[in-house]
Amino acid sequence: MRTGLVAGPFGRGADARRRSIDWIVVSTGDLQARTRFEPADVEPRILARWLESGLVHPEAAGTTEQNFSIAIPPPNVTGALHMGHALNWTIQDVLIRTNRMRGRRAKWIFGTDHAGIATQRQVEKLLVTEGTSRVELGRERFQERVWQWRERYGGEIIEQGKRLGATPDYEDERFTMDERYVQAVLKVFVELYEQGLIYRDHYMVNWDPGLRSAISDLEVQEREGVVDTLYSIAYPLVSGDGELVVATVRPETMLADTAVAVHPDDERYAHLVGREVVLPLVGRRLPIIADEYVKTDFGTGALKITPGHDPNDFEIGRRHGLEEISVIGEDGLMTAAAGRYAGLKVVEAQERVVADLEALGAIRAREEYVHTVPFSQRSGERVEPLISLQWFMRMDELAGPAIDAVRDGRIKIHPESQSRRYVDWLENIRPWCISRQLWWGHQIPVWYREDTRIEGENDSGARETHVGATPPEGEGWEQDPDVLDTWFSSGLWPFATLGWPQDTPQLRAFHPTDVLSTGRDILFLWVARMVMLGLRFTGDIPFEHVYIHSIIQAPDGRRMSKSLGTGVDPLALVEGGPRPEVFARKPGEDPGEFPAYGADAVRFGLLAMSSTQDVRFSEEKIAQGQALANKLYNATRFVVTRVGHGAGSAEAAGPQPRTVEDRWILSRLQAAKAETQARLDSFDFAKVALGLYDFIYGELCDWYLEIVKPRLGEDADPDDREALAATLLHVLRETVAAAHPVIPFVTEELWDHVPGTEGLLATSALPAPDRLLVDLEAEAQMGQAIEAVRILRAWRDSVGVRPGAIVPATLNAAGYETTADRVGALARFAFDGGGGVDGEVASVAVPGGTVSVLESGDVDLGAAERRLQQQRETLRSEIERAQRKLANEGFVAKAPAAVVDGERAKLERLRAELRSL
RNA sequence: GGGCGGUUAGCUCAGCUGGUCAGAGCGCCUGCCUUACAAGCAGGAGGUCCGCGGUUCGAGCCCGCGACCGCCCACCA
Repeated sequence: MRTGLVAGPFGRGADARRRSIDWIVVSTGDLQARTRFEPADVEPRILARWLESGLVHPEAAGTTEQNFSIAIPPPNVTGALHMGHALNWTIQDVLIRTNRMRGRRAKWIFGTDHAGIATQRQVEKLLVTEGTSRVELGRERFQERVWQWRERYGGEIIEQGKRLGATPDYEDERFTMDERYVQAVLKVFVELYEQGLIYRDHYMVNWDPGLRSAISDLEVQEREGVVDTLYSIAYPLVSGDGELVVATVRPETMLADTAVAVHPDDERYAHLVGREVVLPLVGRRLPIIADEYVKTDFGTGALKITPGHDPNDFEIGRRHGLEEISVIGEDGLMTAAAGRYAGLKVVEAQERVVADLEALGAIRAREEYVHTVPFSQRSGERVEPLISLQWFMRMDELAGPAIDAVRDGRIKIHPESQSRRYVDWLENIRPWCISRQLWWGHQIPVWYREDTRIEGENDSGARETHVGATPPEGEGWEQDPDVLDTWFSSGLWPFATLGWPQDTPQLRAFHPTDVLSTGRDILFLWVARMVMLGLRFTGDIPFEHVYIHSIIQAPDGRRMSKSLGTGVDPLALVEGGPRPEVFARKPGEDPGEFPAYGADAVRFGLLAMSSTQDVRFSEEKIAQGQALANKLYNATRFVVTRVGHGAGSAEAAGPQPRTVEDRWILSRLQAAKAETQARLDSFDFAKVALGLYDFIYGELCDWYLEIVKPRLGEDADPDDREALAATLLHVLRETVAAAHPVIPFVTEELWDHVPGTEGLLATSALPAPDRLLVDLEAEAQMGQAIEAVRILRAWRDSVGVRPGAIVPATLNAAGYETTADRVGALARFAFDGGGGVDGEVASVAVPGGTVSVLESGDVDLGAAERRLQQQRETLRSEIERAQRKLANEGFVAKAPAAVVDGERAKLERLRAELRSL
């Protein structure tokens, strides 16, 4: 056993310092002992080595062009790792590892978000269990508790991320409430205020009664199919000669009505415009106004106007200079303006109002009404639109440059289709309500001399106000109690994390970042805002590529969600754990447990699942990743145990191709490396993963290693063995290295066992494709040989040849000069003597000719004959099809010459094949 | 009410600018403990590419209509 490697899960890792023959012998012994890759034994040890090596923390030097950087979407401090993180962190880690191995300083900007609302709610819940509350503690002590809470529970997601092998810069962790970060946030606020983009106003906002805070438009979720009662209510004319019937699902808001509106072209009501109605229950006289907004074909065509509690009515009210009355308060209770309903909850008020109207005989109809209703994404409560004094940010001026950056290609969004969504949203952008009535967050850097929050007032400018990062001189200043929307600070993430507004080496080395990888759901909430603020304040784009990854749904197509029971903890896949019901392999069966697939498997699986659209979770893809890790492990075992001993010179030597299969695998290796790189650069992660699988599983293991086995036998030519060892080790090293970004743990582990490697794989160079090793000739020859082996194997199977039997035959086909003996060995045919068909009992078509099977007791001649007939049948029908195609004048005349020629050549080939049978 | 995406093998998904593109993994069936791996190896079955029209010499691929699923945006009480 190697010392230093067995010190327990997080023991000190060994590295390349000792590389003796002794060591190799011992280590191959290690490999021999285990026939399976055991991630649980390996991963913690490998992880510890990475973290100790400091590879996560690149030096802040060089230029952005030389370096590579990604800013992680900062997880909430309250967060636990879910599948979305697992996928996104894997994607980012693959990019970071790849570029690190390309020799670039790879900075993965890391940290967490203070997540105002989420965190505040979490801690408030905790306080409840302690029998206290936020209000009881008061602002300052509450904030202390949140900081404590963060210290204690905040880092969980980080540890979970490590289990996946993610290598963000753990040594340079940021938090959106770090002192320096806060300074950046305040600077941005103050400057935007001074530039007139941030202002304070009484305006209609989305009020979340659960949170008791305003929320932004983006935090509102329209819920469809809500069933309400639509009441038709009669408002009598003041003159007493008639009435207007209006419809509403919110009868309680009528208390705040200040007008009734009809469409200006509505002849039914033209004579009433300018007259007045009496508001039932209240007695207020309401003008009848005309406004284009009113639909003539909905209800009665008369609309009650409640500027205080309906966004549309608010707009209409402002157009017509109507009074704005608030009958619902921020506490969710009816206000004094609601008269005798004051103090009631909204639902209670509704019941009472309806009952009172009923008593008056004012209700003309009530019907069930299904419509969409806004709910708060944050608290899940129904949004209460009301007028409130809030801080807003004008976005139009910021949006233009952000649109341009995408339109002119400085920022590229992948998949491209998402850029339209981005542009559409920005083109229709509205002011952003940035103040939140919370205690946890960046407190708004505005000071007042006296309370400006007087209901109904809209003249805060008259009061003494100071806007600045620090409080003004003098007595009696009080800071605005509100905090900023979390996304305000997140919007500065790519540069505030690097020390902006100071001109730091970090900023110079890593900003703009290269890639931003995230989910579609925060394209507006976060990505667009980073672009706007980044352009405004750094004068540069914050990132060059935006990669929008798939959302992984539960196997049944629903959203993965804890509350639905459709979620799954990625670590349960890595380490084993209970398998939720919806993940059962077969519906209805006991779901049992996930095996411990290991981090590599989970990474591979998630990448293999990912796509340009949403995908369903597939445990099979994870299992495929596990199979790959195990395969690579065993392939390494094979190579190292066969050639590791006394490999001597081979260890250091480059590839020494001696045979066609050597040239073939080297050529295929170049293709595999090149394709992997190209796919990474085009964000095609599924193909990166599956392409590596195909190369390792198929070409390397199924074919190459099987073909070369005889050359490693006891009686093999020592010279050739030596050369083969060099080639094998070379291919193995490069394969392991190329696969590292995707499956880092197993490859790092194997790197240590492969002779000729040094140091950590994670910091080694990514092998680049070598044109000199591309050999199309060898690829053609081997391609034909592989095809022939497949055909011969299938033939054996269909004619009942014993699996072990060697079939005597002659090979009458062209193109096998270099591969005949390989074909024979793999297909278990003995191609004795030369060509000819003497003694043929059956014939099998292979590319370039036929194989004549000679007499032996192993072949079921009847079956062979049937097989032959079947083959002829197939050939005849294919020939017929080709003939038909070529007989079609249109095809010959209009199709490209190459296609027609191809068809002719195909016909010739098929005919020759048929003749030979 | 607008807009976008999807529908391909039993399951999850690939199929680039229309011409060996009907594929992969898993599952299923058959046969193999072949000295790296039985979490393995070899072979096999299995598809009206959602439907109907159209364009084209040729259509999963392009166009139109329809059906179903999903997502985004939206100020009709």
